[in-house]
Amino acid sequence: MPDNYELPHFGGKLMSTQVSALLMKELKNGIFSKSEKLPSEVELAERLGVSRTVIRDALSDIEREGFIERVRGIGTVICRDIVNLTNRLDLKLEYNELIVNSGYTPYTDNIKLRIEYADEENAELLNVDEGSKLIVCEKRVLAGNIPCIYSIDYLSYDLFSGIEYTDIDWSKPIFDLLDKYCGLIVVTDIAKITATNADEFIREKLQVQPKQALILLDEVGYCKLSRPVMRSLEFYTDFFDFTMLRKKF
Amino acid sequence: MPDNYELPHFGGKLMSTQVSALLMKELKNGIFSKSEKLPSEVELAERLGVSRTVIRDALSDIEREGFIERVRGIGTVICRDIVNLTNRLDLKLEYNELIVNSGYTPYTDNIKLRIEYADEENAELLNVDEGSKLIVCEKRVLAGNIPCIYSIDYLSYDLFSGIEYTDIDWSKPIFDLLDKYCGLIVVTDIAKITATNADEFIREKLQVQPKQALILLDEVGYCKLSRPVMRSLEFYTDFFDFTMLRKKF
DNA sequence: AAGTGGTCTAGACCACTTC
DNA sequence: AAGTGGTCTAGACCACTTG
Repeated sequence: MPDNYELPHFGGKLMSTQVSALLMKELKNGIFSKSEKLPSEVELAERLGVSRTVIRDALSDIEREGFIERVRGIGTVICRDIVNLTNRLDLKLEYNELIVNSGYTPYTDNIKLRIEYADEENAELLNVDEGSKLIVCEKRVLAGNIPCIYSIDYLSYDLFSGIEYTDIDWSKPIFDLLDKYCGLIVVTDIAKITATNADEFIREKLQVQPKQALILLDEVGYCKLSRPVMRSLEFYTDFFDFTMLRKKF
Repeated sequence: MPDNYELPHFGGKLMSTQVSALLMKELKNGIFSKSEKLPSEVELAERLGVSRTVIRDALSDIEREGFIERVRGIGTVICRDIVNLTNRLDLKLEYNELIVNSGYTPYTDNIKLRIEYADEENAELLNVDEGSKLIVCEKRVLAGNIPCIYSIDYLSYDLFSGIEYTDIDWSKPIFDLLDKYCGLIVVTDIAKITATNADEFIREKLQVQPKQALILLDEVGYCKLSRPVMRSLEFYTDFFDFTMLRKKF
């Protein structure tokens, strides 16, 4: 790292956030892209003109996502295999991002919109009364012209009070719609993963080969304060490589 | 929390680790098992006689695993839905634990042990030379009398130098064997998840119903310093509920 | 205004690795 | 002995929520 390395500017954001973003950038493509270790915490602190605490907070963020490993007496070691991973199922929540990352353009078609009334399972998962109104949106997602996901979203009708739900463009990612129309940001997601052969309708829509099985993600999305706001069933073909980092802490 | 609450003892372990273990215990079954929030950081620090930093470190660990959420101006909110989850695929690496958690006794049978020579894929994944000797161990794992996993482990023969590998009891979890015979502790694991119908042999061993699909975890286990030491292919029936917490940070 | 968690500083000591 | 990351202290100020 050059002696004169400095933080670009202080645009109101947290220093530790800036530092971790900077370090990640340099890890992936920049001055540390060929390194085995990062400079010491004390050195980084001096170079960037912040306290060691700021550096440590930044490194903790990066470590939590698995990109570095900190070893006492040795230093901050870069985990190349992990930095180079794409499509981390444990980090990304949104499939359009995955499609773009894979070099394709995401499309949505076969949209089916309807009202249902919450059964016991959905009522409990979404924390609404049994029998209350739900908006159900089914759709097919394609990467370029390759069908890769069939998704069924369940949302409480009450979230969209004051908006005519049929006016909404449901081809957009559900996370974006919840944000735009309800001011709700999904930050956490409990996903149950199973393997399935699905029914004929879905297999046909996804053009699944006879012997091929599908991944089913049964997800509940939560906003801040553990508030469940959506459930979605997503059937994935083998188009994606779902990778997951599991760590003992 | 009672006024006289104190840390049980200081057995040489880190204070923040003790504090987080204590808090997790109280969250699950203890005095916070019915609470919506934890006491404030300052209060916890005073009650437990440590600095706020120690408390914050402990809370960070618990937050990273999704069990609490910290909200400025409000406090430390408990995520009940997450505390109550079992079988978190993103936290547990070892299936015997999952089986025990589900209330069954794990058994292993149909063990097949052999030597193979590394193909290109395994050579790259395990960071060994192509053609080098690998120990391959296939086995079936049961929960009680229910077959639920078929696993194929690949390990470099060189790891077991000085030990006759045929003398080892391969029914034990591979993590335990690596620890006991090689002094290697697997701390990280990159897992690729796919759905499969598997071949007839495996389907028969797992007594899979005709329409049922299987989850295949293709894992590479790493020790400290990004050292790959094992690859394993694990076929799971739907015996397990694989749950995963995904978080935006 | 009071209380909460979030960030940052400055400094200390410890455990571990390397030379 | 020197350098690394790990932990802990004490104190400060900030941003946000609640009464």
